[in-house]
Amino acid sequence: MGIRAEQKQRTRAALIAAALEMVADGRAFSSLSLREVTRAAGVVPTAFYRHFPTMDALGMAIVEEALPDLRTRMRELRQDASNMEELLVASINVFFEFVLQHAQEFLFFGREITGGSSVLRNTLRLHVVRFSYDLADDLARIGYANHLNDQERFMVADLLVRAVLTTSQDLLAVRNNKIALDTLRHRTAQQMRLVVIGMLNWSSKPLAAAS
Amino acid sequence: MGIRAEQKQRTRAALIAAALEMVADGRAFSSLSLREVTRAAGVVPTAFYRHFPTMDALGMAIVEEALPDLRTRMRELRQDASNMEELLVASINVFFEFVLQHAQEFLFFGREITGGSSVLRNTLRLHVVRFSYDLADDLARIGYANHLNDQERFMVADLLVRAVLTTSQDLLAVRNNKIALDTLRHRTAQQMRLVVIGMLNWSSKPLAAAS
DNA sequence: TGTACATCAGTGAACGCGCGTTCACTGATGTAC
DNA sequence: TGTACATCAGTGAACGCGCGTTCACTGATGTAC
Repeated sequence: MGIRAEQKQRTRAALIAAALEMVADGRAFSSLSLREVTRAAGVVPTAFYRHFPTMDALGMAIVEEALPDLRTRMRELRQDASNMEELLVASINVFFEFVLQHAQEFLFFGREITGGSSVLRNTLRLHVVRFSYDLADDLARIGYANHLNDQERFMVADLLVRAVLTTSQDLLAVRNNKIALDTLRHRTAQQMRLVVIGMLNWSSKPLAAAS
Repeated sequence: MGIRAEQKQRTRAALIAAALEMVADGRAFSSLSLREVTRAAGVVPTAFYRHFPTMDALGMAIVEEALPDLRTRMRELRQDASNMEELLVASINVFFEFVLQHAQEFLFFGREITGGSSVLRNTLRLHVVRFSYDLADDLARIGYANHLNDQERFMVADLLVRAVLTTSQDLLAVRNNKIALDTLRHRTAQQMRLVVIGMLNWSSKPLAAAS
């Protein structure tokens, strides 16, 4: 890459970093102004247009740079897992580690999945559904969910993914408090285990029969 | 209430309705301007200050007018339930009905629980924790969770509350599509049932032993 | 290697606009007698 | 019931400010020969 292209990449990264910092600081992404972002990145407002046509496009860039990476990692770790306990513990560890290493990005995702821009919102929702489909596939592959049909496996995966994703926001809220962080990690592990126990004992009959 | 007080209430309600409508329309609450809201409510910008000191105060008013009501309803319906299946089905029905009847408010809550205003965010989170504590209490009272300790019952309640609350956002996204709505209702019921099966079969031992 | 021209990331002035907030005000409603 | 004064929800002008976007520009980097 030439000198000019390298410098352009640096400015682009500075714009993204500036926006992420403000969002991590508690600001809504949709309330950030193009001028604020360029000011924090150290360039004039008009330089923004050399990189992104709109603020939404900048937001999309953040999504596309982090989530496909997480998806790959989760899939890979599950390739190696051969039993449920192992899969569960490894998943939580890898996910929590990734979230803590990409704290700003996840604060951004957590906000924007319900946020003001419909483009961002829909893209993020699509990524979440992908995680659920991946997990449903792996549940089928590992073979502890053979008594469930496809719809039921997706239902389980959807519950696990949503529970863990919403936890990521609490995780970030307490990330500087070791004790609170361990409490949360423990509770999340219990919840995953609870869902898996539910899955292993799953029957589509009403509960009255089961209890 | 005198004529003047009645008129004041009407204007206040118009301000709240205007803000809710914009948020339901996809806008981030923190990007709404005071002038927009007053314009939509049919009063001059300065009239706003007769009702709320800031936009955040208006947001808090929305929270305090809807959530305590839902909390009461959920507690009451659980007073009558005597078994798990009944409790579970009634809870989902009452909750879904409440969400559909307060669609704008729930779109607002879903956004702002991760939104830009820390006051609103923290208030909403506190309300959610209250729901979880209520449910943990009722799980203990109904008596199907006697083999769990207090922490474990809260863990179960927290999972149920979060799963249902995140579902409310999908519910609102598909609320005009009868088929999608029924699919979602069915899946949510399955997920609640799965968690309850997990609870009935709960053991704090690692999964390897159980499977 | 050196020269002459092309590219293009970032600049800086300028624009019209909507913003939150202040202030003194109006006139219908409320209240004291 | 009637009158005289007090209250206060809503008005409208005014302010200084930051916004997104346009435009013509500069000058370092890239490229063709």
